[in-house]
Amino acid sequence: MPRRTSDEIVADRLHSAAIHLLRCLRRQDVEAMEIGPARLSALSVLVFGGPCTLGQLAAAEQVKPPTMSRLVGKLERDLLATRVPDPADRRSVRIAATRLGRAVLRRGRARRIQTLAARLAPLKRDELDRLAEAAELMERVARAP
Amino acid sequence: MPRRTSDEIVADRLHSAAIHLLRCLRRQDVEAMEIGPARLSALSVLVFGGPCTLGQLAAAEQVKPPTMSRLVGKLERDLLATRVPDPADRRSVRIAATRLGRAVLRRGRARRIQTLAARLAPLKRDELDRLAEAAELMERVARAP
DNA sequence: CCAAATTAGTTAGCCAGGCTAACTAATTCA
DNA sequence: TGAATTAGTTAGCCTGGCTAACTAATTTGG
Repeated sequence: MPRRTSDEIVADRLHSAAIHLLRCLRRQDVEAMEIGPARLSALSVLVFGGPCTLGQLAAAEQVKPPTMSRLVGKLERDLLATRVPDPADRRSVRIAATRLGRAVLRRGRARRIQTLAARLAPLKRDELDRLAEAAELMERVARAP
Repeated sequence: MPRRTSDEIVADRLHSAAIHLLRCLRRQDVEAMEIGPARLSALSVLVFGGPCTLGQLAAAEQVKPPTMSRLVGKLERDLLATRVPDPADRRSVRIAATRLGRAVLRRGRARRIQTLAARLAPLKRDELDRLAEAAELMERVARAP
């Protein structure tokens, strides 16, 4: 049982860093207030992964169905996504991004780049690479069984 | 201006990874529901940094004073921290962790380790190191001007 | 073949944790 | 000393998590 202390330290720092990074990003990102982070993330799943059912979307975003139902409700209200009952299994709902949704996602990404560019720019090339690798690791850790 | 595309890709992945990691951690961490993440984080500033004013605490946690005021209110209600008006400048309030607060923080950390250990354990040593470095970078990026 | 069990989504209601605007009280400064 | 500033609080709003309980559709088994 080596590494117990390292695991603890890394866990703590990573947790803290993630909190602070997201707080900082959200402040600036949502400042331009077109769409909140949860909706932005769900929308990007729809845009890059294509249409899917509500359940699949909830699973992809790792939230419970009621939460996703409400998020999709707001996307729909803002004309960023559509709900279409699945003709094959009429319990299901197919959810798809609208043209506007794709446009808003593009704008959101563009804006996020602007605000993040200034922050990532001072990093050295290899630091940036490390962050990219770390992102992949974090995703893996988050999605582990 | 090279690297524009890299910055964008890294920003996006990092954002997404941070969201998913925190969601996963919070689910398991708050499951044992002793204290929420924002309060845990503020409490740890008090424990490791010592007592400070509300304003300083808000700045350290990168939130606005009203937000911190409410968080401290809950910490106080749960007997995890105390508010003591500063005798020197009676507009200010000194906030300190209680003995119970320190104990709860220890328990919270211990629990987080348990749940995270299983997730970090499969990582190779150098992957863990990379995460540690990345955490530091993220903190720097989050706190940049 | 129909009744029971299962599955997909929704609704209602709770909570945490962000924010701004507007206020009080204390201090500083002209 | 009176005005401006500063620290914190209060009120009210929003997003985004959850569970419990419901409806409607489908599957399953007697």
